Amino acid sequence: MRFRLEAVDTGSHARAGVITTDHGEIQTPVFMPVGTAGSVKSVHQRELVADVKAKIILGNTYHLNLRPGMDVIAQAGGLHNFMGWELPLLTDSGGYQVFSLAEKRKIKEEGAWFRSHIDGSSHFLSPETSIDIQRTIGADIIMAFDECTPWPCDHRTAKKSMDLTHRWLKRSCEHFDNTETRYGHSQTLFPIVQGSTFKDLRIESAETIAACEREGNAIGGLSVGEPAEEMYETTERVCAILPADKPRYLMGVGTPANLLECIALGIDMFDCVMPTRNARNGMLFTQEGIINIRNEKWKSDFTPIDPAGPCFVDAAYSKAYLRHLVISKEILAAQIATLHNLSFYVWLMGEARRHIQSGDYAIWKNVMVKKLAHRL
RNA sequence: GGGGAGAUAGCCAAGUGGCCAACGGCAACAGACUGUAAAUCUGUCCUCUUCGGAGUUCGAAGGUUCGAAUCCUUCUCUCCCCA
Repeated sequence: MRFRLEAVDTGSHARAGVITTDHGEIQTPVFMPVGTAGSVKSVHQRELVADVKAKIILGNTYHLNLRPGMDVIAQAGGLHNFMGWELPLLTDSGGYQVFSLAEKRKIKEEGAWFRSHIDGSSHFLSPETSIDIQRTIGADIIMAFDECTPWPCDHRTAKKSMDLTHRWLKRSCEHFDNTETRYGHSQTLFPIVQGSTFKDLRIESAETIAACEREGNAIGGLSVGEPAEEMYETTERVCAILPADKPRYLMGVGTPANLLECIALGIDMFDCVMPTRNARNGMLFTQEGIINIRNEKWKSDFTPIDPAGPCFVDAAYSKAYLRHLVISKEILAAQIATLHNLSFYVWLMGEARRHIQSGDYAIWKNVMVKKLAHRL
């Protein structure tokens, strides 16, 4: 993987760059749709390329390991082949499931034991097994196995968790360096900064992660319930330490406004389930604000879903029609709403990039953020 | 014409003397969702409310009872079976 920094905004830390992988180039800032189980829910791979214009998507170690299992993925020749996706892939390590499936797992020094949410069977995820699985999945960018700390959390707990993540990181790096890619294309390992919202811990963690000297770095443990201001403060603090010549990936963030704010702080990569999950629940993100398409007020609104939207669905269908589909629980509702949201997110990143290159990102961002959070 | 069953909130439907403003479900309305256990979850859902309560309900009218959606009488309507 290579990263080339192309431009830095004049009024903020926003950057425009290009990540090059064996599966293609990714212009940054980039939003990466989440495809947990080998599928960006309700969207065809062909639509992701042609309509959403996604350049990279995510898969998940925990979920793919449970189903279909690594024997199937290996037989298929990796996830790219299995799902028919030829562009770059990134896999999360299962670290987020340490957080989201907290009741179903037990953390030990060597790793985490999970009770499968599907059938209750036991599964062990460690720095080493997570790397092995991600080698088998074959993602271009793979993540270190970490403990995503819940919020709020006291300093003592956050430090203990961070220290464990750091010890796991050392093992991840060693195991990654001692193993090989399975399908001929190169893979790269990103370490993850933790430390909750504590200044000293985040600084220590960012320094630890930077010292690993990997090709890119990630910030985890945010957007887990903390106020947006704390998320921004933490991100700003960590970005100041993470090397500027490598991509910075803020994991799990966020709303369109979150993205623009964090780009201004120096973030290059994002992923979030929000555009996909919220689409399935009737929430649409647009340039003018947020629409809850289930609301009665759209019942007879025959104007386009998003007159200024970048995707064909935005002009092809009316709000009233989409509302009808959502209310009727038609599968097409999820397809249209998800296509809309993902296209909007990707488009927004493109606009951000354009404004970074022209040097007026900070000004544009301040105007956009106000509009984006508005409820229509 | 004869016999039988039934009428409960927008719909379906429990409840057969007090714990009933009335279980459930659906619909409706609103909210939540941030490295996906989520096409999910939560709340409201007779009227008014200072959210403590207050007032009117269970086809209609009368009655029994301290007390009735629940028991009795009559009426209205619906469905089924036999002619």
